[in-house]
Amino acid sequence: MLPAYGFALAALLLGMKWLEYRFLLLQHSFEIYAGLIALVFTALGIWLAGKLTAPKIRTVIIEKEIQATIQDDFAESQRAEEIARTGLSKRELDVLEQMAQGLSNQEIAEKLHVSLNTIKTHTARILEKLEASRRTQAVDFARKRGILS
Amino acid sequence: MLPAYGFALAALLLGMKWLEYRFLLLQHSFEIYAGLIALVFTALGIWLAGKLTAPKIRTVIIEKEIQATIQDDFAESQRAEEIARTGLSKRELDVLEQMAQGLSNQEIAEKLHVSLNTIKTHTARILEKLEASRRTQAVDFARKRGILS
DNA sequence: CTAAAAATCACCCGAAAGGATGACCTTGCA
DNA sequence: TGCAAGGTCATCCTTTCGGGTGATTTTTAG
Repeated sequence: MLPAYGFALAALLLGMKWLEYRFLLLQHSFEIYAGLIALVFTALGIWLAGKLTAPKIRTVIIEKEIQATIQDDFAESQRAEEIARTGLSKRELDVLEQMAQGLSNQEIAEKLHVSLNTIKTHTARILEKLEASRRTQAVDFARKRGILS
Repeated sequence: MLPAYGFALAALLLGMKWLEYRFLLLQHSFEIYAGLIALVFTALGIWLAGKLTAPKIRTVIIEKEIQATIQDDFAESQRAEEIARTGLSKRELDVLEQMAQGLSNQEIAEKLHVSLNTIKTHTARILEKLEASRRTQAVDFARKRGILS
């Protein structure tokens, strides 16, 4: 930009010299030329300013809420592993889920269309496999292991 | 700003008239004055540009991933309200928490240093207030209402 | 200070849950 | 083909829970 400025100045002087011989510079008053120069260089200054000034950088931080699906996916993959570790069968998992919903053995039996005794044996195995001695404890253990919700 | 520019021009002319009579304007070459004017008005242009042109703003957007704790805070504030809605007392909440951990009434009694009968009356009221008929159901309801973990 | 609410404990009874064991049937896999 | 695993059902017995009721002592709030 500094070369550009020097170039503009040189162009001014050359232009004036040219005008001097072509249009009889002295015929016009000095004020007119001064005004022209002022105008041109004001414009040059404005243009220079645009080139010189560094752009102001406004940093906008947008807080983007991300879904915590990583955790879910992790749990999702870990769930099968945990279930395998406990050795719970599909049916036992069904019963465990109903158990976690607060249903009684009788209600679970009706919901799954089997007898109460069947559910009792399932719950017995669930307690055994989860090493719990009460259904509330079994549900709690299952939750802590990520098997339930 | 336009008035300012006009004013600057007027000041220039006045200044030149003043110089003309004070320092024998014609003694100096026209080029020197032209250069001076160019310099001054370039500065003026730069200054004007700062005033006239809209500030250059480069907006940098940084997406910041934040934890979705809003839900948690919401639940945190809603918890007290939910507890108030159920009408559970502090002691009943204590018992409910132990219940959710899978402890038996006997174990809770020992942990809280009270008799088994006391815990039984507490659990009876908990079931009543949560409109549950089994402790597993009470725990489930409490969870779904955000009262527990 | 006093009434209401909370916390404590007790007893009884029936229902639900848990422990142990045995049996039968289907299914999948070696 | 045969057997292990899962699912089903049953019986007996013990423990735990839940419902109902009553009572005494703190604690709290008006």
